[in-house]
Amino acid sequence: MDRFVSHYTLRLDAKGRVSIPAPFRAVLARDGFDGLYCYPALDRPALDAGGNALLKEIETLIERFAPYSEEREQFSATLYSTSEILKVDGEGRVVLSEPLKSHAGIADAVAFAGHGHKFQIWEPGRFRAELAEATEKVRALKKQLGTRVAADGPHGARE
Amino acid sequence: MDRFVSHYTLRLDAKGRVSIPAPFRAVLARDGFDGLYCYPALDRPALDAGGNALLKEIETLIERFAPYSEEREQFSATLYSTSEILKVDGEGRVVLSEPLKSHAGIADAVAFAGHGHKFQIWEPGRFRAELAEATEKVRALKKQLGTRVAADGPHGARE
DNA sequence: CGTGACTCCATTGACGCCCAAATAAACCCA
DNA sequence: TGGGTTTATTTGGGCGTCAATGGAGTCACG
Repeated sequence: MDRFVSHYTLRLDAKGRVSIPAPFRAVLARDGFDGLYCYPALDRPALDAGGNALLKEIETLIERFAPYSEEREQFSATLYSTSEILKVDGEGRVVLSEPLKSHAGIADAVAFAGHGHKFQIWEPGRFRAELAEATEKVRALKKQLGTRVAADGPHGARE
Repeated sequence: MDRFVSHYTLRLDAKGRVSIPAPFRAVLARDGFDGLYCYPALDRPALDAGGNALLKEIETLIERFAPYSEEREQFSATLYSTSEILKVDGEGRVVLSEPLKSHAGIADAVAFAGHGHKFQIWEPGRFRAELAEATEKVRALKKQLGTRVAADGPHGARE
C-alpha cells in the first residue's frame, strides 16, 4: 500500500521522541524520502507530514502562482521556512521541534492520522474532537448528495 | 535534500561572525558554489543568499528584459553591484559587511529562512513579523484555492 | 609597527546513533 | 479453539560525534 491510512496514538519518551507508526514508515520507505517532511498546517492546530508526495503537492500549489508574484513569494516563504525535515532514527522515531509542538499543542502524546498522500500529527484530545466534528459534517454532506456516495469507513473505532 | 528548508536563529560573536546553519551548508556544498552569494533583497529588509542556483535565477530574471534595454541595465547594475561573495571560514561562518547589515537592520543575531533554491537573512524580530504576516495572507489565499479545488476533485473535502 | 583579517584550536552542549528491555501482536500447533 | 511461542514494534538509556561559539595565534597589508 502506498497511502497513509488509519490512525494511531503514541507517546513521547523522556527525550521527546515518538515512533512513527510502522505502517506509515512502510509508506515513507516506499516513497523514498530521507527523513520526514513536516510543517504546521495552515488552518488548524495540527502538523502535516509526509515525503516526496507531499513535497510535490506543495510545489504544485506554489506553481499555480506566477513567478515573482507577491503571492508566490509569500507561499514559498511561508511553506519552506516553516517546514522542517525531521531526522528519523534507526528505530523509526522523530523529535518534534518546539515550534511544531506548540502549534499543535502537543505535550506528551500524539495522534497520527492518515490522509492518503500525507498524514497529520495531532494532540490526541484535539484529534478526537476534530474527528467527531468532521464525521458529523461528512454525514450531512452525504445526505445532501443524496445517492450513496460510498465509503463510510469501517475503521473509525481504532485507538 | 537540495533545497533550503526551515529556519534558524543564530547569534553573531564579538567579531561579527555567524555560523551558517549546518543544513544550509550541506545544500551549498552540494550546489558547488565557493563562498556565499549575498545581496540586499529588493523589496524588503532582508538579504538574499545562496549559491549557483540563486545566481542562475538572477540571470534568468535579467534575461527577461530586452538586451541593452534601460530596464535590463538597471536590473543588472542593481543586482550585481550590490551583491557580495562572502567568504566562509573553516567552521562555516561568514562576516556580513556593514551595508548588508544595515539594509536588514541586523545587530547581534540573525534569522536564516529557507526559500527552496535560496535563503534569506533577517533581523530575528522582523522575521517573526514578516512570517506572521505572510502566513495570514497565505491562509486567505489557500481558502480561495480550496473552494476552487473542491469543485473538481474527489479529495477536496479534506482541507 | 599597528591594524585588521583569516586560520586554527578549544569548550560546551545538543543531537544522532547504537544497543537493550518491555510490550504487544501475530502465528503455529496441538 | 486455546495455549504457548515467536516475531515485530515500541520504549528506554548510554555514548560518541558534530555543530555552535569563543578565543588565541599567524599572516598580510597599510
